[in-house]
Amino acid sequence: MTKQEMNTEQKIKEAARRVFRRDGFAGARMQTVADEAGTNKMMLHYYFRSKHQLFDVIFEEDYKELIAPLGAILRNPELHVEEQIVTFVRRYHETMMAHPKFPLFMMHEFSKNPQRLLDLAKKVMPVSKDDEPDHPKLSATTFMDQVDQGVREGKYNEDVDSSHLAVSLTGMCIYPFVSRIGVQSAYQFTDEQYQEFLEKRKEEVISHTFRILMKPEYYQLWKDSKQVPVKTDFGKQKESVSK
Amino acid sequence: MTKQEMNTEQKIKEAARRVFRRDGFAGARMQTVADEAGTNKMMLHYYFRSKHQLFDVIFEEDYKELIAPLGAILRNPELHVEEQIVTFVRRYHETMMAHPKFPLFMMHEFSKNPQRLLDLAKKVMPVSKDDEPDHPKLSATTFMDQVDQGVREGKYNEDVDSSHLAVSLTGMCIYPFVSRIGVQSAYQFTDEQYQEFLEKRKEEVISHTFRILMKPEYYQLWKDSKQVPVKTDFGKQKESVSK
DNA sequence: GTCTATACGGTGATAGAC
DNA sequence: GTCTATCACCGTATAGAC
Repeated sequence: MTKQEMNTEQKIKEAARRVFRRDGFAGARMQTVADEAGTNKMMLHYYFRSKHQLFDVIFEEDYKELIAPLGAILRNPELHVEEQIVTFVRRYHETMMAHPKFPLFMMHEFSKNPQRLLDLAKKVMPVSKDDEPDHPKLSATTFMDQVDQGVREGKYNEDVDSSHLAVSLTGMCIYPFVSRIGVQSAYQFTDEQYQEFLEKRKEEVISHTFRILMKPEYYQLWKDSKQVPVKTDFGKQKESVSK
Repeated sequence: MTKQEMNTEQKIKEAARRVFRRDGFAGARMQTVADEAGTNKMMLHYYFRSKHQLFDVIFEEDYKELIAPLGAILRNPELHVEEQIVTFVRRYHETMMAHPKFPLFMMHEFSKNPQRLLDLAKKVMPVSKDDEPDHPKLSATTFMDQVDQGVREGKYNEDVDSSHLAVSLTGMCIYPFVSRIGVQSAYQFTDEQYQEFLEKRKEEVISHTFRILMKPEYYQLWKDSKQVPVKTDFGKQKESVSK
């Protein structure tokens, strides 16, 4: 593999990533990808055989880099629930603020082609214990198991349903990214104001989730001290949650 | 306008609605629409001139029927905050369970064509007071104003930010619809189980929102009695919130 | 007014010769 | 690794039958 060849293939992938996220699979044009990669249509076919295969390569890479680590946080048995929540929300916002078009793109493509993309996703990050027998056993439900246990022990609010909590948590995180247009126009935010909104939203989502989960006195303790010890093996820094 | 004409035009619109929601604008084919309408491509052009114009007609109708009434709930000054939340969440779920592909479709198209669709949306439901001077003045922020006031009066939790509350509320509602594939596969739900999940989720989202908003003792009062008087001028039934 | 037949210019993905 | 060719199909247009 020559240096030239690597460059061309890499340039095509980067251009394709940009174009697919911007226009979606159906709206993307191979000619546009070629133009933005500084090459021609025939090269795309030479390296990737088809639009679908080019898409799959990109999608698998993206899923591995952007989504799998987020899922891993909620399945990490070494973090307790509060740590999982704080780490997940912060990492989610950091990731998506760097790739704001990715969440909507991913959901749209998942809905157009559920089975193929689920298979791709499972290859990267098995969701169920049975999906890939050779893979080191990952519990898909550590977060939910821990929440359920905390509820049973009386640590958390007794009306908390762990699956609904997880869905609410994810929904609160994702919505400002998939509906940026709606939110920004409703509140008349400039682009800068929207960035500030997202920056503040990190801590708001954590508060909201803790309000739902924690008994009021426990929430108040956390709110006053802002000290929940948090391991962040996933990011760069190792830190405590402080404000 | 003959009866025959109405039928053809109506059939085209219904088919187009289905196809656009399923495949998106870019993925939709005029030929497919024609086939599903039981007519031919030329008729689409005859009645609607172009793919874009056909799309706009459908989109405006859908927005008016499905989205505008939801926005109106949060802007109705005759409902207090708790009523707005309960009414909004229930109506949201009822609407989207009947049209499950609509939320993702709408967001995707908004992001592909923000300005044109924002203009269409404003025609139906002015968001800001300045958008349409002749229109009866609608405050875009009744919900948020009421929440802010309640916080100032000490009725609600003092750390509640009304805009983040509104975004969280909407996000919790919308997420299971835009990410159905992900949620359903993560929890291994059958289609029937997913329906049950959504049915239960209505009340869960209300609880989550109230937990975020209300002081613990107020929340507990509501939880125990499940009696917040609620006017539902928007639905069919007039009722109190009971379980 | 309503619908059919035919076709045009443009572009998509892909095959195969070199 | 590059270029030419091809072929299906896209959205759109128009002429004209009923």
